[in-house]
Amino acid sequence: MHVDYDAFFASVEQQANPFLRGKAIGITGSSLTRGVVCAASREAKKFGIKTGMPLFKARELCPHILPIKGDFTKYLYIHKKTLEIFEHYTNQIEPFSIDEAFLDITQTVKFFGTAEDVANKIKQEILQNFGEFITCSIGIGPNKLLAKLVSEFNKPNGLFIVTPQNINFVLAKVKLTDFCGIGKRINTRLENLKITTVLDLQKTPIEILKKEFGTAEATFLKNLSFGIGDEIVCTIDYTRPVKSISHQHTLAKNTKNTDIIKSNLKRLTEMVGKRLRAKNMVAKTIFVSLRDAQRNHCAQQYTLTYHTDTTQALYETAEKLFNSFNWDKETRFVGFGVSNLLAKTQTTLPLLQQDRTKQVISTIQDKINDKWGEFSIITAKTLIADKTKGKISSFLKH
DNA sequence: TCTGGGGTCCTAGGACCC
DNA sequence: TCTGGGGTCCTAGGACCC
Repeated sequence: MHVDYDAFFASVEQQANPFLRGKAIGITGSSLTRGVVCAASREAKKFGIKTGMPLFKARELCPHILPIKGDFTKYLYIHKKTLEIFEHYTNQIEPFSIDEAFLDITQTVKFFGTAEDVANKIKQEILQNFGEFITCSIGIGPNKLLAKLVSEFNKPNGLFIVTPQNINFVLAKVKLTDFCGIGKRINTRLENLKITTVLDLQKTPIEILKKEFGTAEATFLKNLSFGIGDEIVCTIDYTRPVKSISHQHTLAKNTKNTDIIKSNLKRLTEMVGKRLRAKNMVAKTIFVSLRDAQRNHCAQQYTLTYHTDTTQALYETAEKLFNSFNWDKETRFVGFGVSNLLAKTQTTLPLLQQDRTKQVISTIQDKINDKWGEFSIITAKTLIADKTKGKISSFLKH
């Protein structure tokens, strides 16, 4: 079973605030000028507004759209509560994102009637817990691939069940890009091979697919065309290990000023470092990415000889990477992240006193920020000297 | 006034090791 | 006489997802 909330962020905001109900709203990130729509309400969708659409375009289509800044604490709260509801029906629950999850009900469905009964009970509990503005769509099938495929069928508040009787009808009806795993690029490559439908894909000899995509992807595509997919659903106890932590920011205005770029970089390292320490993890690989005014992307990574979790060490490496770019373009976007992560218990304490001091400083900084709010205390590097006015302005302005 | 922010996985090629 | 075969780790880039 695949459960997928309808227009999740927008629905939550409308449920929480009666003023927004019946109105065309678009949930955005931090920027109200350069952002994109993360979720559009039903009323906004009527104007053709889609997820991922730049805000300026959404305004062209729907001039009265209300941009609302997303509030992730609300969404996370609903997410966690939803997982508790799912646990009434199975312990094999795999969250796929903040508003989606797979449930394996193979063993437990008999306690509740049919699969359809389980779906309706879940919808009922969601209604009772969160209210009528938050609805979900559910797809049911023999594997995750098909369940996810058909949860889209009758949105909003939909339900569709794949059976041996209707599977061929389903496969004949859908587009290749409807499948999770076939994006724009792969679709174009398939089109070049004259494969435009699922039936085309079924008929294509695997050798031709292997030549274009390699063995692994060819097998995935071939299986997919017959509705064969991955059946494993993780149990709720098993949380997938985190592989990387990153933050990125699109500047309010493009800039060539390296002080501004570096202070943003510094802020991102503080955010990543804080999450790293909260998870009790240490990182070995550090990466920095930049985007210029034309949105050309440029990224580099560096692997240390040791693991670390201090903001200082992260920033020192980030700055070295940045300097090695020899970057002098108009900058639109700055990103920073870490990978190659390890639980702290698996590493030894730093040998050098100066490194232990850095750890202590980072820990104290976290405690102060937890108590008094994010960025209550920051290092001076995060500040930008505003030379024209003789004042200090923080990165927050940028 | 002109496209966000958070992730995952895969691959090719190079460096290095025994 | 003159350089194989198996492996790991790293980087950059590409593709996908929500």
